[in-house]
Amino acid sequence: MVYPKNKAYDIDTEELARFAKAMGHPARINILRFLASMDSCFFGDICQELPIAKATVSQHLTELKNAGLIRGEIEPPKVRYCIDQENWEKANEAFRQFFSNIQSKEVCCNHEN
Amino acid sequence: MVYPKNKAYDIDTEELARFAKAMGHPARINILRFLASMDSCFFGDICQELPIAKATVSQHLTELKNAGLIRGEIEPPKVRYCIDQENWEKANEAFRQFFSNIQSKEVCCNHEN
DNA sequence: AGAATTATTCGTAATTTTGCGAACAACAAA
DNA sequence: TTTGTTGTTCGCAAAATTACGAATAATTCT
Repeated sequence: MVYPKNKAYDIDTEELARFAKAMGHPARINILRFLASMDSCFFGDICQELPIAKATVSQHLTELKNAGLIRGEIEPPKVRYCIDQENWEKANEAFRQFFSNIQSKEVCCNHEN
Repeated sequence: MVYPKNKAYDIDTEELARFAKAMGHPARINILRFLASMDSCFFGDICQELPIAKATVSQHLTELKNAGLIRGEIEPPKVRYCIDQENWEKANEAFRQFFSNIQSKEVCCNHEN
């Protein structure tokens, strides 16, 4: 995240951006859709759904985990993945609010104009 | 977009991913929020809102334009930017649908188990 | 014409992302 | 103990992202 030195953004702005970024790849959208359509499943099942190598799928899953959108737990010798319900709801709400905030109010043009 | 050779994703999966990717940076979230809070404004006004160089702001605006979320038109010597209402609604709907598709149905586990 | 304003483009650099195959680790089964 | 299954990690490469200052282009103002 190469942000400019000494500068930052609002905490909720960054959170929404993190959720969005995690969703910013078709493979990850597919993974989320797949997981959202069921209670849970194994890594291998997700792998089968995607046209990419398992190493790459594993990477995408890690990103989704880091964003908080999914969870995974070891169930030897497999790994079971599922949607993180709490953060999923959080993301849902964040996007909903974001899009609801459009209401053609007025032209900006502060300075004279 | 370094996708694997000869392979692709659903058209609507890619569209949602494109919207999400465009929103995947706090500066761009801020830009969109700012534009969504008014009818339209100039590049300079957007620039003032952000803690980054104008060259970088310009780049972010280009990305948002490419994703279809905003539009910009020259109004010499300024450039007026605004939300692209049509695609904004499209994105809103895409996200809404995406998140509504969660309904803990059943465990996957196709193969035996 | 010359100077000022506005925003994009250029050139460059550092970092991150995406992808793969091979190697590895952890556990179960034979 | 050896073998097999499952998924992560490693090492690498190519491309994309983010950022900046300087240069440029387009237009207006003097």
